[in-house]
Amino acid sequence: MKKKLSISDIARSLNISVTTVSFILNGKAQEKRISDELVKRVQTFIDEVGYKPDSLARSLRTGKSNIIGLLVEDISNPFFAGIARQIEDNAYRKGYKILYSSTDNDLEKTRELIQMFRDRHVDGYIIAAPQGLEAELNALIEAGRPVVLFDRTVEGVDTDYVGIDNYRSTAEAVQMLIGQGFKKIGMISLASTQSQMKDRRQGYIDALAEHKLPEHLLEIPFTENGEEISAAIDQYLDSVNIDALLFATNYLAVNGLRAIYRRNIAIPKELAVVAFDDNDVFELSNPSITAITQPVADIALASISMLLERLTSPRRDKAKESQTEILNTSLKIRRSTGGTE
Amino acid sequence: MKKKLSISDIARSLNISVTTVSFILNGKAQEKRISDELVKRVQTFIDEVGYKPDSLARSLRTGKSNIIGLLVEDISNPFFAGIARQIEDNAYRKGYKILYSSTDNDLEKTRELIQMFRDRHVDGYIIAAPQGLEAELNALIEAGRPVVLFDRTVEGVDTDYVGIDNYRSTAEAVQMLIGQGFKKIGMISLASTQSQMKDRRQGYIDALAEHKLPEHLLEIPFTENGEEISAAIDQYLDSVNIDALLFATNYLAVNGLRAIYRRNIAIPKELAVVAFDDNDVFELSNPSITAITQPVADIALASISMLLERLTSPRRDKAKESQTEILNTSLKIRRSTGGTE
DNA sequence: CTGAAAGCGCTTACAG
DNA sequence: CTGAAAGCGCTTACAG
Repeated sequence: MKKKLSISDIARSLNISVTTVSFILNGKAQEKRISDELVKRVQTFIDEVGYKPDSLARSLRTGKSNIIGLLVEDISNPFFAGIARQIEDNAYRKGYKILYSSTDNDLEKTRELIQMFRDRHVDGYIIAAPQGLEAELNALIEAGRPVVLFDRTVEGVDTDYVGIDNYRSTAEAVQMLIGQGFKKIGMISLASTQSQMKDRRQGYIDALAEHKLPEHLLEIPFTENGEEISAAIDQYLDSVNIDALLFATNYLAVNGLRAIYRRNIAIPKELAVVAFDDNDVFELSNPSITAITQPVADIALASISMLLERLTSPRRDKAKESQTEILNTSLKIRRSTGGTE
Repeated sequence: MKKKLSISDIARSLNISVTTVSFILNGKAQEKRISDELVKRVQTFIDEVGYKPDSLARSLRTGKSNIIGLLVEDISNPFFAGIARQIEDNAYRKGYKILYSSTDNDLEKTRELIQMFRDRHVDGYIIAAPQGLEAELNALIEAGRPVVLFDRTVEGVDTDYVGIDNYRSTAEAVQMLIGQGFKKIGMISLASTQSQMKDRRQGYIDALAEHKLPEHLLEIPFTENGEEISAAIDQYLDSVNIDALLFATNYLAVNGLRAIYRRNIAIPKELAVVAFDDNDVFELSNPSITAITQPVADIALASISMLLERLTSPRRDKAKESQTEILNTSLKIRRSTGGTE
């Protein structure tokens, strides 16, 4: 393994200054009126010896890293894994790399992660934020590091956001259930004040209220693991009398289905079921499970596009107003609510 | 946002040299016999003003980045997402960050990724390698960047490896099917010469041969998307007469189940089914699907442990022999093969 | 015990 | 059109 070449090695070999090499490397040859002939000579030589500028040194000097920090709730959750995959594809295509981590919705952990990311001069952020992150997010933005939030907004933070209409999509699912004749509709949500959870709960509550139907809401703490969630839902099923059940996230639904199957409850005869976020499990379950489907690819694409726009636009545009993009969900009606698919 | 402090700001404020500050920062106070009193004074001040050394500058100087490169086939595949999650947890706990990417088993893409990672001075690598990556992997190792392979070995590359016994786990599944009375056993695998695929196919082939049973093997190119996979399997089901079917990966199984359900084939009455890699889909399907289960957490833990060991051990140990860790799978027998769970 | 200085590999204002 | 030099923020051999 030969030693890594540096820009001064190149300059020395070619008997020119590092300045000239650097200008050529950074596409400033025109601007600096370096002769076409010299440019060609340098480029040929660089290709020949396989020289690559050290991006770390460049970052130290310029303050830019071409790295994007991605903070999701949990990379092993199919919703977030799907988003991550699409963001990654787009970012790499534009020459950006992704440093990622799972927050577990843990505020302290997230703070540390942001500190570490800042420390690595991460250029910009795409974040599904836990509650209470206002100060850190605003500090990031003030420091000139653009932040795109997705999945949930954070009060007091004025920045780009990509999400869905949680209130309406949930309300529509409840209305669909009511339309099918279900009257005792329960909901399993997270005990969380995050915007997306609040909106999903409120959509459920208001849709019921409109028809003067009773609420049966269970809120489960985020930290509980799968088995604990199943147990909590099992207990809930003991205590309520319902004929339909709406889950506020995909993993609540997965663990809820475990509890339902264990109790040998017939879907949809004894209990109709609706999940939030579609995935293979719901499609291939028997009966298949109705799901409120988020447009994962579009969410990812909108998030990375907004971020790259901020990152690549000239300085003076940085202060432009923050954008919000609300994408459409679709309600996939399947057998679990009397559908035929 | 106040300007970021540097080590010389600290030194100046305290009227000492940057050397002393640096030694204290790096835990060399003892070794350099700096007075306890001074150490305390410096630490107190640093905490007070919230100074954090710039890790980029440190990396440039030391050649270490505390970043691990993780290359998986596809982060949205639950098997790899699960591994990624566990590796991440362990790495962050030890002060390492993760730069990740999905290779899509694409050799050219993977080469570029490795080049980009090297360029960022990534300290070490955990890789599920595509075919043909020998040269790049060996170059990495020669350059002193440890590499841990997982899921599949690469011929001609002598380095740490974590995996399972693909041959035996597949053979056992086939034997189980034979034991249950199935005699016309098919297999859907990838058209791939990767070690794990070859071993799974061979396990299937040899187990059948032992009982003088015929093969019904379909090999599907990696690049095909879900719909194409389902279609290929649908066609396969048209052309063979089988009573049991083994899938070589989780997404082959998921797409195969789609085809099977569409054809309204009764599981296990008309067709028994076994998947590779367990996940929620197989557990919650009705009937539930028998799966060869990989120990995801253990694979992740072994991989990151081996890498950290190389990364943190003193120089002279670097040349120590490469390790191989083969972990146990378990065959989860469910209703799709006549089980009762 | 502590400090002045070189150097990691770049970029860029300044000067010619 | 091109170059010498400062500086990004660290670490560490060398000297005292």
